[in-house]
Amino acid sequence: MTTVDGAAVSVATPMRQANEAWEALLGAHTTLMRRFAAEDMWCDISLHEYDVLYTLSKCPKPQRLGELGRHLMLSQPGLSRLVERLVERGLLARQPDPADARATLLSLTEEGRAVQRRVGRAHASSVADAMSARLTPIQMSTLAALATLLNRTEEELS
Amino acid sequence: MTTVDGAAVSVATPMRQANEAWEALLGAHTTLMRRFAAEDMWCDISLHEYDVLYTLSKCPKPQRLGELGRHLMLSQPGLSRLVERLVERGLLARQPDPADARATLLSLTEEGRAVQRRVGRAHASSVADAMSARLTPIQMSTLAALATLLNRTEEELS
DNA sequence: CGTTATTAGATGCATACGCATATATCTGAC
DNA sequence: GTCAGATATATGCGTATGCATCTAATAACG
Repeated sequence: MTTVDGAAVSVATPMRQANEAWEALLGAHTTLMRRFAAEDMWCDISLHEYDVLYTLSKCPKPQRLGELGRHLMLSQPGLSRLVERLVERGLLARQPDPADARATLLSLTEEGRAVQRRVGRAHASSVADAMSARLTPIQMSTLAALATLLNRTEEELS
Repeated sequence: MTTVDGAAVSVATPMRQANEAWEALLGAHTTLMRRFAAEDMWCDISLHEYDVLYTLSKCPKPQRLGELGRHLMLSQPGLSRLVERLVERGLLARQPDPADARATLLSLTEEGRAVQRRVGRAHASSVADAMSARLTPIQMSTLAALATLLNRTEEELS
């Protein structure tokens, strides 16, 4: 709200628009995430753990911990321990990075890949159900395009 | 990928589109959330705590714990203890619900409201910066509309 | 080279979280 | 009314997480 000639008027300022868009996005994220988390497809895997398996499944090469972390809402120590648990469970393998002795490269084991595929199939189908019930195909591709724009880092802003 | 006359072709199936849109949305959420979380405006309040203060600040009436929880990515016991901490810190007040002795109604104290306003102002400005750098006003309103559609619960699906 | 600054990842420790369950209250059927 | 089931919130307990810090290795600079 602001005033024009002393009368209060509602104006869609850029600031207001930006915050409404962000809040709507947050709401959609929460609603759908809660729905997905409530399903019974995560056989002994937490959402964070699945995120790691999924991210690795899309990487052609073994990845560093730090690289993985860029895609997750998790602190570096948190990820370090989560990876440790997954290694102990036989879903992830560590190998030393020949190019940098500080780093360790992470990759899926066969079992890890199998778990990711099994859970991933069920999850993808659930995602498709939820999205199709709410958006048309055109709306989905528009949303994907806008979210991809939002996903740019500072440097990528042309 | 599927095959037509024996040749592999890429087809944008509804399932594929839905998952790409969801993944893009997740990515945007993570990227921006990490950016916001890294800022120095959260004087001793966690993101979850701010979520509670913000949600209550928008409610004209005191709210139940369960109602609050619907907007947060937090389990019911988690929220129960988070609220307890905020009450101890003097940011939230509990009052018995006259209509149901099981429930307690939650509202912001003056200090809670002040903290929310102070943090909220800085955060809103940061959100506006991040969004404006990535989307035009038209794109923002399109995104807001699509995210609002996604935010519908099962029953609200016309 | 040697010294300092930086980076990748791990660990100590306090705390926050989720799951299962307990407690208190309400609702409905008989 | 009373008793079974549902609902709102709280608690016990084990685990996961974040912050600060540590270690090891690389990079930068003289």
